Amino acid sequence: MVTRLTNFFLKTLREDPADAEVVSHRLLVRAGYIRRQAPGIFAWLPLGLRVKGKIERIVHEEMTNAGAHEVHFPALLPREPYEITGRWDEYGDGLFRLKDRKGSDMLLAPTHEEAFALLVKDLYSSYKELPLSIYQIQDKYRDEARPRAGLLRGREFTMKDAYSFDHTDAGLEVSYQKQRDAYERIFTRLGLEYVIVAADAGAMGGSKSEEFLHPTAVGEDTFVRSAGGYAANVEAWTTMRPPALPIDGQAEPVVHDTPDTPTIQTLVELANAEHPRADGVAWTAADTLKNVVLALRALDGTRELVIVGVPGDRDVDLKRAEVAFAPAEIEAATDADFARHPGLIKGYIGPWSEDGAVLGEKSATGIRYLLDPRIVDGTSWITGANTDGSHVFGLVAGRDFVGDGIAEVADVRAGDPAPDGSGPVELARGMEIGHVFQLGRKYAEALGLKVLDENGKLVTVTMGSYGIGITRILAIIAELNNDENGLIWPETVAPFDVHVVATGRDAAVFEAAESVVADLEASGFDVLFDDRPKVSPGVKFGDAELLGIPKIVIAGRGVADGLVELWDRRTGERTPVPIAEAAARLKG
RNA sequence: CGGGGCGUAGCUCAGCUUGGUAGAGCGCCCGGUUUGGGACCGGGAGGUCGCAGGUUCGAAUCCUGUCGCCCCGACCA
Repeated sequence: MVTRLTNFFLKTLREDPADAEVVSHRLLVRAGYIRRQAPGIFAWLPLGLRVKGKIERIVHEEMTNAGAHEVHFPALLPREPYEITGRWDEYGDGLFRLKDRKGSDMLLAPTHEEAFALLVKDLYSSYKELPLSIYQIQDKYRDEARPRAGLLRGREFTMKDAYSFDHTDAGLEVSYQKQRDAYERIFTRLGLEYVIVAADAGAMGGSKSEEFLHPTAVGEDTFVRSAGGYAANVEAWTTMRPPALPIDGQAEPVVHDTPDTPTIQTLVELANAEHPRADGVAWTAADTLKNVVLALRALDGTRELVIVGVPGDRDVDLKRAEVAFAPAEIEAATDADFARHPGLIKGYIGPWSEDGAVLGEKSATGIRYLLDPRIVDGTSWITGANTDGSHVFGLVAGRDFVGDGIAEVADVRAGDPAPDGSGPVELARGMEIGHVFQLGRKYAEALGLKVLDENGKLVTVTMGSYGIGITRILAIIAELNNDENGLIWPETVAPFDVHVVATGRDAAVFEAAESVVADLEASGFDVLFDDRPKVSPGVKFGDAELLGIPKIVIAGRGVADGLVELWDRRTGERTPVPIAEAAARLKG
């Protein structure tokens, strides 16, 4: 195929668009691939569609390899299925909702678990028809609070979403693995570095989930990995729980006056100055127990206080707390909350007092009290004594206080031991490019998706769901492949195979270019031909660099000697070759 | 939702402090010259200065309100 620039819908911009900050956004707009319509919503121009199509083709091929069948659902769906699974409410403001003319509630789907489950329920009723994997490539809608960075976080975006259906857990495991393998092939073919990390299943529910993260400083996710191969999103991190220590023989707790110690730092300084440890080792923040008050807002709007105890050298990570308490939302405790609980003395909160337990569902305050996994029985702490200006030393877990449960909310640090024993972890940033979930029976149960098994018994189907952000991937590839002059696409996704530029006004140059174009077409190349007359060479070279097609052929002043130039966009190298050999040389 | 910045021609921006007939470059149209790094000459089209109210003889400019956009943070299967 040959596309001539004199007859193509393309307009490049001389200057950077004022509303684009990140490089992929800037270049995709400037080079005429996309146009903004509203925050986080973009129109696709011919060049952009071509690249998107190339990525989609790779995804289609690997989905077919994985045995998945393509379908296509509407983005516009009725409320009811989402009402049944609870997501109409759970999604909150993130869901685009609308009404039809009769006043019925509709939504623009943020993802399609419900629709796929209902389709299979409609058509299938026997285990013999399973396993089944079906997928679509389709636009998703999420009303992000703050869309940003062009295509990287949009409100409309293209996603490949696949769903697997099995009647046994072992079957789900196999279906999951097939998709996971397909993802590895897709990202490898696209030349995208990725790390597979254990993830939190979040609002999707389900038992197991892994994210494919592309490691990049601009990523929105923080993940950890150990040299021994452990990798996890910090939200899915589980803290290694040390063994309990003996309680017998530990000294009784002692209350000390500790005025003016509102922070852990000041507390540790005072403790070392006035109450040094018996063994002479200095107190550190890790010897203190910090009790943090959180307010949980449930979906139905009710508000509950909960207090989490974490070692004083750690902070509560709000993202981890959101996961730990999902679907409730975390809010800061207000002065009004403290006013309602006069037993809580800001800065001196602790689980224990001489009059009995202060924190916990069975305590004086009745406030739920959860402990960091490191606070095992037998560990000894310095913590608030629930009176202004005093702390208690030597408070032993399991003897002097207990929690109502465990809370995985403390921050994760570089150097923390991986939970699988594979050594200390390092922290890194990544951008989510794929996510695979073992949903289990949550959706099938809610929607009544059952089949008859070998014994003629109705069993609930178990599902998996698997997503890849097509448009986000396109943006990341653009982000990774550019220089100061424009885009540089990898050959696998470039909008055209070869960009032929005819410079000058000499008819012979255009004839030579035409002949190269014809040769390229005959060799099976998809060619973009800059045949614009009366456009200066500088403009054409500039546009060629901006568009980023990796192989460029220049027909210009060399034509008089029977030569054209092969220009490698990535290396900048230009090689003169005889006109008749150009196509063959590019064919390799 | 908090913090910051910005709304003037299709695009990128100046003008606003100190109120007095709306500007530049690029792009676009017509004619001509030019053609290996975003050429040049001449002529031309194009703007309710985001919107509303106020102050004033007079508002792009000052005041109030409002809407929108971008960035940082919070949030984000």
